[in-house]
Amino acid sequence: MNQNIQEPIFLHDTQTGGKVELRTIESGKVGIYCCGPTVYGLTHLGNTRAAVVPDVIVRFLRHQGYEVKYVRNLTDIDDKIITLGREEGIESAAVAEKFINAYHEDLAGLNMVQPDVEPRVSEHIPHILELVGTLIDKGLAYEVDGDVYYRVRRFKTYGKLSHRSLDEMLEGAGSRIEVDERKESPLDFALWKSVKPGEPSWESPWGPGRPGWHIECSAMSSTHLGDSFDIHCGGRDLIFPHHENEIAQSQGAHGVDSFARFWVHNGFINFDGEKMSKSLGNFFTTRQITALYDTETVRYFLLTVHYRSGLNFELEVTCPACGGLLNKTEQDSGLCPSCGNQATVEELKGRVRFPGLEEADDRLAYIYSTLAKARTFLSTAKRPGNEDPVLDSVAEMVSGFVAHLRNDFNTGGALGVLSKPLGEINGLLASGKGVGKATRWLTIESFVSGMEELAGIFGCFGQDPETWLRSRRDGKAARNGLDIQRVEALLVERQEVRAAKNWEAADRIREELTDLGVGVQDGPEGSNWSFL
RNA sequence: GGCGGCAUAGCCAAGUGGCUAAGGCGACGGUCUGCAAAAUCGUUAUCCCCAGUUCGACUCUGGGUGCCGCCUCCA
Repeated sequence: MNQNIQEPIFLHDTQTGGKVELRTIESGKVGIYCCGPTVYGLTHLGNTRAAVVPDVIVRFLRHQGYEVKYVRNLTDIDDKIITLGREEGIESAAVAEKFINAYHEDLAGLNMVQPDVEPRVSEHIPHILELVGTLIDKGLAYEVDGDVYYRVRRFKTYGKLSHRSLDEMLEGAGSRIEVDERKESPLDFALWKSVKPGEPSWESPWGPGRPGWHIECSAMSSTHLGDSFDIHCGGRDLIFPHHENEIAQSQGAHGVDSFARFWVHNGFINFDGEKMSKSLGNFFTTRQITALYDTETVRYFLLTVHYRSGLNFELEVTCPACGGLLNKTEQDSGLCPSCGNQATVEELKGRVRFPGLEEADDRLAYIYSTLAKARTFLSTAKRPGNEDPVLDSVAEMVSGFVAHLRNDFNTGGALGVLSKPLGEINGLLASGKGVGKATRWLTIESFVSGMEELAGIFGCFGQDPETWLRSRRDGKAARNGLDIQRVEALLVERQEVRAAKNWEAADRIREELTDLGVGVQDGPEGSNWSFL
């Protein structure tokens, strides 16, 4: 880890719309606030991406020597939580608790760093009341019948983050939603909502009620990071109105120069070319995915693309009879156009594949198997006495990776840096031809230690390779209903006929294994198997 | 309608005012192998269209086209 911060880091800031150098309020320290989930359901892949992105940022900044305070909130008071509680006949606090636990469970598998603080709205009611009071005192908010609204027109820079003007917004306002006539302006938003029957409420100077959306983040960020802090993260869809309103609240209460200096917004996960979202209903929960793929694979997948880009999540369904790809209508009907097979819904479910995850899984397996072989090599081959230089691609691996992250946390570019060293290492492992003994050993060692360092930043590649590979294979076997004992027995049998150079029999057994979906790799030390 | 973003090979996806436009998947060819597989090596693009700025643009500016997002809850 670098003790001194030397190289500048650039990041894209939504407010200025361009790439800027990260200059923190206090040298060597970073305060990050990440908008966490509203806990009214299981987190989907998009929510998970919004957590993985700041996770890598935090890890990277720490690697670069920054002292980071990472705050990620939980919104546990919200209309949807209340509605859900009412539907299910349970306290809304219990609903929140249930989904907070689920959120933690889902993230735990994805190797996330713990936030330093994970504040909840319900714990910050006094701060919220104080903030609302300040805004009223300053003339930036007003009370109507127990509700408190923010007086948007009084906040001169409203719209700066989302790049829109009050007038533009006023034109559009009212066309899509009903306007509450009690508000001074249609754009004014609620800071405090008076209680309605059957809702949870807290006492306030304006009567019992609960906080509006937006205000909680202003309260929690100032409580834990101060009135001004460095980076504010969240999904692109929070830019307006959520983050715009946070700015209005916080700067309104604490002064124009306060609040976040840099705004980092991640792109969406797209499914079928459209944003994956709870309101559209076209989402996959994180646990649906982690039931099918290794959690580290999911994490890797989420980081294969730059965080500001959309990430396509694709689904493939093949015909159970002929293996042909089915399009959307064929997936619904189950009728295969090429072979005429009529598949049942259950059969089709077993034919669902996610190519992006599949690819990520294979890539990760390639990386881990390289690491496994490299470690075996280092533990069996003797360390040379002389110190020859290691191969360039490996020597430059960590710095190249880091350089990409310094450029707006470009994880996709960073991963590309690994390809060359991986190829060279596999080459060195296969043969020592053309390189000196010392170079060979030291290059492999340098690769292994480099990957360990990168694992700290990336949150992948850090497990024991053999363990990861084994659990991946076992997991797949279980999901595919593969009888491992049978596979092993066939391998033993094949080993015997191969020893007798009975190639015909060996090939026959291999075909049998192929039918089971198993591929065989023959090597000098016996045969290995993997999924095709 | 307003605002914002994107457009790079068969697919996914980095990137830069001028050096061979990363990388992955796929495909094809070689090495390795009993044959395969795995691994490895090689091949596989001139960057949506038009105009401009420039000695030079895929990269900057203007216009167009297409896609997406936000403007209502949303990561």
